[in-house]
Amino acid sequence: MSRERAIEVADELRAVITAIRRRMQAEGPTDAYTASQLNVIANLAKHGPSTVTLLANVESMRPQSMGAIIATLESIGVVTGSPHPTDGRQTLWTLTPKSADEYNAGRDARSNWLYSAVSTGLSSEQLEELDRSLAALRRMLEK
Amino acid sequence: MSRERAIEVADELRAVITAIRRRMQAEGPTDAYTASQLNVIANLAKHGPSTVTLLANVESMRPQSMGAIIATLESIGVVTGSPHPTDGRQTLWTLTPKSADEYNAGRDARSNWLYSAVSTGLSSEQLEELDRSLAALRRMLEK
DNA sequence: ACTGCAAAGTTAGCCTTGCTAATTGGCGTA
DNA sequence: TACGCCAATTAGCAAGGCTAACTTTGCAGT
Repeated sequence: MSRERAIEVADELRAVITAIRRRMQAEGPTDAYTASQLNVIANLAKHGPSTVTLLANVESMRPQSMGAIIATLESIGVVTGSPHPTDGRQTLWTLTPKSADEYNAGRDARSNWLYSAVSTGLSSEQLEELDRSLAALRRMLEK
Repeated sequence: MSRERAIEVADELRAVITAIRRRMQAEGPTDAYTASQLNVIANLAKHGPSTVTLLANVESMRPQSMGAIIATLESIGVVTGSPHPTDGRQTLWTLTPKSADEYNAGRDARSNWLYSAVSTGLSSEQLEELDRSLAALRRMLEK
């Protein structure tokens, strides 16, 4: 395969990523949650109760940074923490019932820019193709 | 098409984007240029001399922010500015010959994390599929 | 020619996000 | 029981991009 081609696509990937990121940031204030908050919510919904440190590892982020995100989510009633049954150092965080319901119902979808852009801007075929590319990128990240 | 499916893919898109972004940031110091700087360099290489305001528009960014990026690139000798021949308000920025050569030779590819990840982590088919998805995302951004 | 407004760019100050360093308190093993 | 490890928190910092306000230049209407 052509190295030139890889450079071209990487250029475009970088440009699109930065553009989407800035757009998410710009639309942020009107959205219910920030990107990082949504990542945490999705993680808790998919994998159940987690500690701050575990969430930080999943997101390739420092525990201190994740701690700040969790603190914000707690203050607005999205997550609650309970002490680990046997290990007093740990706190296990879960979505509140209300937030879990909202997530499962996809209720925040309408208030989040990326969700509505994806659902109204991409065809069914484009959606599946994007999903395959994302899977490839994820594997790329793991190396 | 399923709205649920769109939500799933958007979730994954957001997660992958934030992961790549953090990774680029983390690898940044060892890279030659930041993501924003590379975006500007690619733009100048593809579309020729531009003003700060034009570059800012292309990148969906404020002129003040782009001004700072250009100032940095000028200080390290990557771009040079010259007055617009007829409009005294504008300054036209171009890549220095050395930088243009480097860009065309893809010489910075080896020193940039994203380039090397893409070229070694994706197959030729995955590369083309990704390129199609990026085109779809770009159209999505323009709405 | 003169007045007045638009457009390019700059300076100053702020906010957000994630980082490192250092501390506290619980855990577990020699 | 003492010592080192691990979860979490607090404090301070840097990068990136934002708004607000100002200067200079160009242009259009009278």
